[in-house]
Amino acid sequence: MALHESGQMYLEAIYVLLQKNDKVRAIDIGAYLGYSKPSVSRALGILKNGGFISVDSDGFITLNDCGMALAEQMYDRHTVLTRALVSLGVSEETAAEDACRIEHVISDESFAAVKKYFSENK
Amino acid sequence: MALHESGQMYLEAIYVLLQKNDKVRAIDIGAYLGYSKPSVSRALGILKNGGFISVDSDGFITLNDCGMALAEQMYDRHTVLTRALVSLGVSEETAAEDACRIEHVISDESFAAVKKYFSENK
DNA sequence: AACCATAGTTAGCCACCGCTAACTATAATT
DNA sequence: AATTATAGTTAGCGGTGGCTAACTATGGTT
Repeated sequence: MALHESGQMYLEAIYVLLQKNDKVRAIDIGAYLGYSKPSVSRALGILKNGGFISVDSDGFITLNDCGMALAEQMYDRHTVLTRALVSLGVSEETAAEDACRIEHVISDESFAAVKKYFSENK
Repeated sequence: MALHESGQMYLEAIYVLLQKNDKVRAIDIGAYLGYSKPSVSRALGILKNGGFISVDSDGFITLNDCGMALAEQMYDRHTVLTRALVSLGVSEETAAEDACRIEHVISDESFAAVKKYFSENK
């Protein structure tokens, strides 16, 4: 089951929020991403349906194995791409914004090459 | 008038085709991009409406100033990003595919930084 | 008990952007 | 002249993915 760009975005948001808050609900994701409640509700339904996340009776969200794997991948791409751009002289803010968009469209092959290069030449 | 990703794609396609064929029609663009005739027809209508292109009575397409500027920008991004990825060890084919997607989402600031870096360190 | 704030869902709208089916218009061929 | 091929348009579908409005459910306050 393949996820689209927005699904990856939501997974990454959940991952990031789980690192600070240990409890994450739909409302937190909406606040973090700047999306409305219905948008989040639908997106989480898709993620739940696809087995990427679990939601308990209190609405608390956890990442399942495949969801965690994807979220980690997105987060890794985000941080690596941000650092790469910053090292080229791009401002932190712009770098993070661009990384956020590029992380969803770059291939594994290209990302691996970028990661390798910028970890060797930091 | 801002263009979305697909509009930029069409402009770039027109630009590329005009470099080899000197006459370009909707059908050529569809063949080049792998899109159906109606998809191309609608997209060209939007571009014409926005003043990016002109279409003469025989269906031949030309780029207006603002369309040309955008197309050149996209083409520049495409070639620079492709070369940058190739120089990091990515295969030509993958590099071109990724450049095609990244060129639409990268900021001016980040692209300028990438261009500068990879023209100095080629 | 009544009220209100918070969280989530449902229904439905809209824009983007592919698509097929079916039409029109023009040019080439028989 | 009739047919066929080519080019383009119109109408309408489907999926992604935002949105508002309006509902339900739950929990804390008065």
